[in-house]
Amino acid sequence: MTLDEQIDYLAKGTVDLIEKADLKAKIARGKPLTIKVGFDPTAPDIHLGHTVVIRKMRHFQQLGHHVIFLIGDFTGMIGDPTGKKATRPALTREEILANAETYKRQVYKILDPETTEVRFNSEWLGALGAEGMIKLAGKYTLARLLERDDFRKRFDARQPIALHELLYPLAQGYDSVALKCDVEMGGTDQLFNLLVGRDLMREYGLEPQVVLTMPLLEGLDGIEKMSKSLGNYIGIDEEPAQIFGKVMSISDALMWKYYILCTDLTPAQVAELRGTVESGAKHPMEAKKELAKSIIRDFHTAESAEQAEAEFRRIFSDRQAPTELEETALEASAEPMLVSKMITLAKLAESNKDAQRLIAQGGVLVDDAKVESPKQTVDASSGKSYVVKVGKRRFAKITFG
RNA sequence: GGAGAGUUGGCUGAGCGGUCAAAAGCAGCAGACUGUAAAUCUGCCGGGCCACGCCCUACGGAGGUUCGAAUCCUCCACUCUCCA
Repeated sequence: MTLDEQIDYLAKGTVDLIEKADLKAKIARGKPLTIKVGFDPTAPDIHLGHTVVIRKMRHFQQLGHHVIFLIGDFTGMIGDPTGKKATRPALTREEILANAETYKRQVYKILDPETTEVRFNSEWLGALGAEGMIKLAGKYTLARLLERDDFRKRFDARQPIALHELLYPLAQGYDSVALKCDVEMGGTDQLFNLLVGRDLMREYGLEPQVVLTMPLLEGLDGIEKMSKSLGNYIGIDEEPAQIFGKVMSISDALMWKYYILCTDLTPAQVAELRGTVESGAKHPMEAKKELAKSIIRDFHTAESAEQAEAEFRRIFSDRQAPTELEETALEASAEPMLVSKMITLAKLAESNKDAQRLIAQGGVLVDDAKVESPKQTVDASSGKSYVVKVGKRRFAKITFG
């Protein structure tokens, strides 16, 4: 690839690239660049949203650059102060290392293990000490920190902002100083933090890093960004069937964004596919199924992608029970058991009340027959077995014994 | 340091001393419609009990006043605002 082709490849899909000319100059020197991306040590479940940036990391690797997968164990140890959610307990050394292993196992589905370096920022932030931290804090001002939209909004809304939260961007920026990064990447929400890194590097007499941001991927709801806490995510460790179902549940409009950010198709290829769907030549559902399979292939195998599609067709198009039912064993009783009680015990409903509601609303089927009355019972003697369906996607084979 | 405002169910946010398990919106769940789409419509949305009624637990925490408190009083914790 020529220099310009490399730049185009790396710039593909980015939102911000500051400065493109700087990146070009750095690459032109012919030495491998150091690319840093930071990750939170507390959330080792990588989801599709993370893969957008990770995919870009791979692009750098493909061009021979040095990628650092930085685990923010120091910043993570401080804990997240926002909200009244239970104060996050500080992670122990063991937990952090365990999480790091989990991370590796997952990201190496995308990244090349040979050329990926995993680092922890406690290495240099821990060594900084109170004195170093104060010196670091001396290099930035409150006014500049309040430029950050996130802080600004909370400040204006009179929400609390703890002091150490202000130190977050500084600590992150110091990572770049310590590693002498050439490039730092993140989601668009990271733009401010990444730019602080640029400023701090100048303060420390280093060449400022190039900042590159990728779009945030919306979650399954199509509104909020994908995140674990919102529960609108697709984890790359999830079962193929799960991934398939989740992809199918996104709106048609959102599908195209997923195509751009979560597949290796070029923008031109995506546009072409979109054209065939909009002209009516291809059913949107088919395009979505292909997307789902493509995503599964990245994290599992081609065969499992095909199986997931077949299973999906069976359960939702043909409305049959899955081929592999979850088996639940319940204690037998001589007395007949209320259906509501049975599905509560089998954890198919959250509570007895919930179970009764589900039955009243016609959402419970026992052996393919709708349960009509809340007083309906089943024979609970030993050896009896029932296939139970609750709602659209909760199934179990319940056996008394 | 001083003065004031506030803390309600997953979130936002109403709540007159009794009729409040607590308005409304969002989220969630179920049903209808579908391509399990999305959108829309309908219902549900603390828990227990083979109950269409009864009981238990809930409105930051702990006490108190009252026949009765989310609503009044006291103390504590936390948050915000203004002044210094």
